[in-house]
Amino acid sequence: MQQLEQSKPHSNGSLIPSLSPDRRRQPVRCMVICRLHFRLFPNWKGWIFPKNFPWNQARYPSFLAAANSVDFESYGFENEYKGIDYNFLFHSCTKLHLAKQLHALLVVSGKAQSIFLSARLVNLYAYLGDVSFSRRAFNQIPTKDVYTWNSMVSAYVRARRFSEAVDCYYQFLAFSGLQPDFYTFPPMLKACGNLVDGQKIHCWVVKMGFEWDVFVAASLVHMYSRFGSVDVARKLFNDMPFRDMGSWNAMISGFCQNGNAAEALDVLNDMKLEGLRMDPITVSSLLPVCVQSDDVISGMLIHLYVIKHGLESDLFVSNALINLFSKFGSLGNAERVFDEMKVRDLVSWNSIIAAYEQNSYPVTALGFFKKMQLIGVQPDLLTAVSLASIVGQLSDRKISKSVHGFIMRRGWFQEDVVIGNALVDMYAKLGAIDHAHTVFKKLPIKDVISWNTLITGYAQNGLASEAIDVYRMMQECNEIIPNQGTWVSLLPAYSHVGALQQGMKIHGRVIKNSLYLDVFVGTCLIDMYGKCGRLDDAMSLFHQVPRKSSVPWNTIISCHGIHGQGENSLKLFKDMVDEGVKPDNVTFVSLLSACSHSGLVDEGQWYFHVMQEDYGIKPGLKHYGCVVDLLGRAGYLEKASNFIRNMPVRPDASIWGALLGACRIHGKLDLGSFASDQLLEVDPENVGYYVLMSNIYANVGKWEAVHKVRALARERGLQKTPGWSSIVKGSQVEVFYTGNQTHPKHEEIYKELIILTAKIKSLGYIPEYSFVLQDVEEDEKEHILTSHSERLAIAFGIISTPPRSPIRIFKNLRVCGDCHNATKFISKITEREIVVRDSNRFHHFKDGVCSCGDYW
DNA sequence: ATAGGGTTAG
Repeated sequence: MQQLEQSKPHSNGSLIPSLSPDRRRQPVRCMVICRLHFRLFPNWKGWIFPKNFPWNQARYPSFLAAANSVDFESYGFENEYKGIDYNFLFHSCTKLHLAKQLHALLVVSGKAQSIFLSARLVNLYAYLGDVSFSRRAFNQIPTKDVYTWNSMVSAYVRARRFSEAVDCYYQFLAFSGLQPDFYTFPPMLKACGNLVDGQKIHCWVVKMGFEWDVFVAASLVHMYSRFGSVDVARKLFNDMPFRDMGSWNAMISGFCQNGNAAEALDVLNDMKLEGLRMDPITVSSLLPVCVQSDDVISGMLIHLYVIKHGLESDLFVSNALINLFSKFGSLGNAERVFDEMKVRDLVSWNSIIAAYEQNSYPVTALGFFKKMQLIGVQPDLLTAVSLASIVGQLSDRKISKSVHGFIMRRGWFQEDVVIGNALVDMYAKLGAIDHAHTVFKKLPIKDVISWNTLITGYAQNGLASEAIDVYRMMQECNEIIPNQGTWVSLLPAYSHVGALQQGMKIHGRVIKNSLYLDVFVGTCLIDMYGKCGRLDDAMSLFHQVPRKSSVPWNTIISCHGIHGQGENSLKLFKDMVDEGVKPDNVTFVSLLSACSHSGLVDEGQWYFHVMQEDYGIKPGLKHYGCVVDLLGRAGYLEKASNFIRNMPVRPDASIWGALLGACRIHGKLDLGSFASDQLLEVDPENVGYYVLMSNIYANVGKWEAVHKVRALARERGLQKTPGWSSIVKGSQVEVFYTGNQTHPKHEEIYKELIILTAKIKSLGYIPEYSFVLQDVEEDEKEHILTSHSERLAIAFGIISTPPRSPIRIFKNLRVCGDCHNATKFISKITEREIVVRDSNRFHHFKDGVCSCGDYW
């Protein structure tokens, strides 16, 4: 402006050459407003707005009215106008509402149409983070020059709204009749989303001869390295006539964003050879790569470098460090960096909140959120994502509603899928799976992750078949390509219902895209094969997947456990230690439960000590539960109850449940009723415990007590889970409910059962009536036993599959003792292998014996 | 007055 004023003094002495004479009178209004301000704020000296000018106290409507009523002519406005320092005005606007007031000022004074000032408004709004206002200001400009267009394009780029930036660029080319200059291209190169578009822009750049401008060249190099064109990037970089830190950083950060750590380090090395040192920008590009590639050592080295060169004061570096420490789980360091920051922005707050949230400290995370609000930092979408996850972890339904409302009010739900997915996840974690489904249905766009989240939600709430239904719906809508996450959420559901065929289909599918070598998918497949009775397949798959982490080991140990092969579990654990894989707390849950399934009492107790002494793992409730189960099942009930008494943590329902289960097996009435008393306090809603207790009473014929327990359950509105068994025939799953006679083949099944019972009785089978939990006559008792769902399913298997072929049964509850005994005999006379998977473990019946050795 | 290279996500 200075130049313009000097070069083109207007004929009438005015310094605003581009405005019409009529417009020239407008500055007066501005002055009048300044005067009015002066009246309100007498300490204010002069026309220049001071830095701490109380803009927010200025009420524009009233000022406008006042300004319009003033006789402009009475002011010597031409002279006064000279005194206004617009630069200072623009620089003083550090908050959005100030910018809006300046905008109003400019409109009032007719300056909003000035080609200089209006474009500055576009930039100001962009700088303050409100592109929509930039656009509005932009639209109000009647004649636009290159600078105007450049400002608008870069405003979009700054806001990361790349597609709108590109659109704006093409509007510029099509309608403005102007040529882009070398300010236009760097933002465009940042905005382009793929290599082809980038190359197109490169062509333009060459055509216009801007190729070797430092900024343009750096942008080109960055674009190529970002899209992985290593050679082109390197060639351009080598041909550059002049290189500064920006050029090096462009190259390095491009490779970093591409995830190409090796190339990035290579360039970094070259840079060091030229005697250049990393600056804050280099550091903050490199740190995320350390996080991605799990490279703790490089991360720490960079941290040392940062300390040594005093780069910690840089906002971006500090933020990146918080994320680094958070991902490596060292929250103390993360918080230290956060504390020492002199300036914190939204990213800092989001990072520290996410750090605590992702390391499962929801309470601390929430504390930081509250502190942030107290200071007055406005949360954004990413804050809300963390917040939703925090609420999910806290399982606090009350807060969940307010978080949901908070997100809806700000319109973020419509704006981004991520936030919607976070809400679905939140409700699923709270166990409110219906809410999760409702939110899912309302999502404006559904991506893979939306579907994955819902599938996981159903699966983790124990609704496996619903999870599978969701997957089916996902396939039907055809637009979504399943990914690794889909398999990881779906396969556990298949494991749960024992859907081996479908699971194998997925296995085939993941082999095609090599995902079966992925640790997580591989582990889910191992688990699926193990839980579907294919222990050998699970084992051979285990030998193929990478075994550096504990995850696949934990799974294969647990698989052997549920198959009653505790010795193999112990052996696998030794292998794991020999291969240098560090066991974690999950490993010991698998190992201890394997010991308990196989009656390895001494070994189990030994490893419970090893876990604490050698590996320094503090036992959790799950470990204590395993030990109680281990001792109780083996009949050491006194020892088990002493163990509970000496526990340093308060026993929860699972602990007492394990004790009660053991009492059921060994018929311990007194201890059982003690355990159930505890349970009715801790978890009165769980039917299972009422059933167990009534079973104990029924077993010893205390029918009165049985009725009492049942009445209590009824009073509390609880219903016994109906027992069912299923068998897979072809692709069809046949389900049988205990005592249900509605199956189309019921007549045949029942006939077969009568014959079978007669045959096995001749082999020495004696019905064990203590498993009949009703007070009825003897012959009725036999009928009840033979109509147990597992027996219906076995009989169905015998009549509908070829002789001597194996039969696989799935039962939702634990298999009954009499059925277990009968199945042994059935396997002998039919010469079939019968595999029963119940809610607890596998039973392999062959030749009249069971793999569990009657211990379960 | 406008331009390059940097941090946070389900």
